[in-house]
Amino acid sequence: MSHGAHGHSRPAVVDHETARQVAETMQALAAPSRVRILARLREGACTVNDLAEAVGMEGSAVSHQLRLLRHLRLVVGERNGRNVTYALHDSHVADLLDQAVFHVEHLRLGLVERQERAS
Amino acid sequence: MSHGAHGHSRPAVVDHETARQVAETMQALAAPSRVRILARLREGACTVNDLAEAVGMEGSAVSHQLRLLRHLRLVVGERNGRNVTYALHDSHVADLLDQAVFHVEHLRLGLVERQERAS
DNA sequence: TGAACATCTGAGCATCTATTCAGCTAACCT
DNA sequence: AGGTTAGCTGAATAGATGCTCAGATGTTCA
Repeated sequence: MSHGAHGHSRPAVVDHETARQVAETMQALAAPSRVRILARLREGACTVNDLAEAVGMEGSAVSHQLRLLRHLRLVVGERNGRNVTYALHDSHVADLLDQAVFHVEHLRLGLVERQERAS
Repeated sequence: MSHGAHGHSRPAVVDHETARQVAETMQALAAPSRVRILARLREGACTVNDLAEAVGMEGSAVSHQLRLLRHLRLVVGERNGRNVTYALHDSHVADLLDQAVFHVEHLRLGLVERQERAS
């Protein structure tokens, strides 16, 4: 059992606690609204209102999701006057989002190939 | 280019349909049971029963989740006699899982640093 | 054929989630 | 101070999710 010092080699099997944490974090990307929010923030920091308009949601809903994303340390917010400017927490989050989008595009290509072959 | 980590050009903002698909796919990693299943399969193909024992779930529950994962094209199943051997659909899925686990470990390290500084 | 095994499936359920609504706090500006 | 704007929050509600249970389907072997 690899339990003590986790360096950078992967444990043979992911233990329950790690699985729970992975699931918890990945849940952030499991709602279209949050994906749009993160994708918008990936292009640069902006305020809650701008965010709401960019992703087509009410400010309140955006605020709820931002709290979740903040709690998962995926975004950070900083107050400037009466605005709060949000940004991705770090470049890792951008990488994770890129990877997710890339994977979906890869899947989509696979589907197109299948459809073309079938027709 | 400060952001394009993988050299893939991509629309500036992710449209709603892409966001929906990303969320749909990432939902596969948003449940601890599925993360454990995928992590087990990452180590090699195995049958449903072995999978159930490895992840500590009932066969029925595993089967339900496998159907979901199959439908999202994250795993493939092949019948061998009365067993069905499941495996990750392709190496991209392994990459995605690695990335997710790595990200969580990165987050966890950040938390540890904070805790040590706070205590 | 029938028993044993492996897997799948649908229904039921308890729980969780995402949004809306109403009301709140905080900051700015006359 | 009062009014306006930006953002946050709790309650409520409709919908989604994951598990268990019971039973169906398929496969092997005596």
